[in-house]
Amino acid sequence: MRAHSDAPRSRRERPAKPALTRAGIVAAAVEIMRAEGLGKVTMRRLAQELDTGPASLYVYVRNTAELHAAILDELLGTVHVAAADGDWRARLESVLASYTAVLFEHRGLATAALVARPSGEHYLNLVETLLALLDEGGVPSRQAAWGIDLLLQYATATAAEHTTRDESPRVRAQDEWDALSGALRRASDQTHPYVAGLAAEMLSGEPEARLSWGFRTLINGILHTPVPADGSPN
Amino acid sequence: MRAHSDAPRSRRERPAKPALTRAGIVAAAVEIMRAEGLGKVTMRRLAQELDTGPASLYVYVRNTAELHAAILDELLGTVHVAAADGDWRARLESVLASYTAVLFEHRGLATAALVARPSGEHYLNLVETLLALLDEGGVPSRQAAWGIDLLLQYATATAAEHTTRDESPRVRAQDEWDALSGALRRASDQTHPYVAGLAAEMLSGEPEARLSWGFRTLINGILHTPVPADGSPN
DNA sequence: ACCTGAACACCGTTCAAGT
DNA sequence: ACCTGAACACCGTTCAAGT
Repeated sequence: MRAHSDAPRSRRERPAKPALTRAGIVAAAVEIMRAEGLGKVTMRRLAQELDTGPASLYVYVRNTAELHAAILDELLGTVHVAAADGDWRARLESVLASYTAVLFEHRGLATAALVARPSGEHYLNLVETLLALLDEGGVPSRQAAWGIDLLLQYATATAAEHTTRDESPRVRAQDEWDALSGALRRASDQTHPYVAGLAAEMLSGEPEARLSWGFRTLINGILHTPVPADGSPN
Repeated sequence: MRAHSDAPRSRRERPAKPALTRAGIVAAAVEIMRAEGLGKVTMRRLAQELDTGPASLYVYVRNTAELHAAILDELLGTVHVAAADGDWRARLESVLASYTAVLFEHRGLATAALVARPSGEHYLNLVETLLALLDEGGVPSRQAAWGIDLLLQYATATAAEHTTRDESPRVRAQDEWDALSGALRRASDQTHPYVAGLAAEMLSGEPEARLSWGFRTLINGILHTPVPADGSPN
């Protein structure tokens, strides 16, 4: 409850329509996303929230893709970049897990992140942290430079995988998993001996265990795989 | 030009409207996708192509997501699963490259593939091949079972990354790359020393070289990272 | 059972016209 | 320069009614 304000009394008490700014637009977009999911963050809905028409937004935002990228940049600010303690591997895993958690929380944004990669300050901080940790672990710098992409892409794709299109809740995710698990289990050991033999293994493991194994696998791979000599910048 | 046909003359010469079937619907969807991109494969457009109303499609297809998954199953049939020669690593890479190429060719389908994972016969064949190759390389079976996901997800995500939303051509992809590369190059070596120092390395390498390095990195990681003991099936 | 017209409830984006 | 009403050209999905 606002006590009083210096705003001219000639205005009505309800908050005056604020001037449009890029920051204000992105902030409103984040708010809608938190409240109702990314699927509701449309130009029209956003314009309505800002008490204007959709056309007005195009002064500040090139298109919907750019809007989604801006939302993501904003969210990356909440990634826990200063991981607690433990050796470099543990801290690296922890930062990556935090990044993954942010994307999991806002399902749908991960899919956007794969296509429209962020490039803001928060993203830079994240990359800086990851490079520092890899250096601490003695990972050769060129492998670290290429490896960053692999690690972030894995986290992003994993979050995206668990995103059932926009909202449609548990149902479809379950459907698809059943379809896959059914197909694997039904595989004939005549035509698909490996699949038949390993179906249970392929479907085993808690998501957290698999995510963690994935990170460790990538880190080991990065550690053991030299980047080819060439590498001309492009 | 058809010479003559056994069709009753009472019908007009133009092909009689064929009965709707799931297979026919999927086939028409694939055709539209090949000709105009996945973005044009909409229920309404598809119905128009089949000379009916969109509501009719819902008798055979639950929703748009299921339609996209069906298209993908179809396409997976063109993956070169029987790789030429070379050691198991080379053949493994070649199968994965073929899978990636299919998704690259039909940009946008990769994004769909991350969310709606395929589970058809073609997918099973691909998984069988990959498991056989990993076994040939002496990869412990549990690591292979979990590793498959990593390899296919990497290929899928990489294709998805290069997919600029639907169609909007080179322009935006270039935009985003410039944004990222600009941000990396502009990074201050005071606040982001690692990023500043490694910007060139991070942006280096041809896409093919990076894809190949990614596959090798994953394979090495899978080879070196044991799956935790537990692994209860769920 | 299968099919469909019509409607409901939306979209992104552009552009000429206003201030 | 910034903002906007209105339009253009679409969407997915449902449902009552027909055959």
